[in-house]
Amino acid sequence: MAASPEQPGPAGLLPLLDGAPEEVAPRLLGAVLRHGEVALRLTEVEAYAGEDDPGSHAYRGPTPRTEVMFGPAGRLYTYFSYGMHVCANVVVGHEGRAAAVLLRAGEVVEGHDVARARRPRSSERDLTRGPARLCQALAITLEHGGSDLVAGPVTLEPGPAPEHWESGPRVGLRGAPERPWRFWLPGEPSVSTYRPAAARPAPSTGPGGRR
DNA sequence: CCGCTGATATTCT
DNA sequence: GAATATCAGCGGG
Repeated sequence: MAASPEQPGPAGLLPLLDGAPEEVAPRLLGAVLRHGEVALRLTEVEAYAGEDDPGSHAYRGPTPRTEVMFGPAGRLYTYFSYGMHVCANVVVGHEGRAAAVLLRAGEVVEGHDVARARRPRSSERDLTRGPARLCQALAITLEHGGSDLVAGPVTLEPGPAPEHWESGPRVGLRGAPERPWRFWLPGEPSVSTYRPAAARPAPSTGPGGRR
């Protein structure tokens, strides 16, 4: 067979994760995250770096919690938020330098009824909108932290490179300089983007502009 | 649709 | 002890 630059399925993931987090993040839009019967197409992500990023968990160097962020690319970094919620990131870049992409929202493309059963009181709109809701719908827990996204059980398969995407400030951060490191696919009917907590002075827009 | 508020455990100072 | 990469539930338009 002819040598193909990109392998299909989860095996083609690693080349995509090589680079700065804000470069890798938009590439992941449209990729399919799968766990068991449920699969979703990523529609919103957020980039986080390490030492030079005050908004990152890894800003002050490695800790027991953030150790995975300093490891090799392609692993899942999960953390417990606000005493209640689990959120998931894909570790990117190179070992020794912390970087990750937070998975903020997606569109369910498989196992819709299973996802619904896990979030019975949720509206269709809120089924997988938001990082903690996304993890709940896919049954991703803290135990999946450090697991390999190529080997599974949670996998990420690259999709076609998105033609259009938008960017803006990250959500929920305080005390960090605003960087337009949130990326999303515009025009998703069932999965709209999270709004910033406060009005932005200058919401940096991607090609096409915000709203 | 919008805005507000309480809940709750881990993490680091 | 303070802060937190959040969400559900409530009220009003």
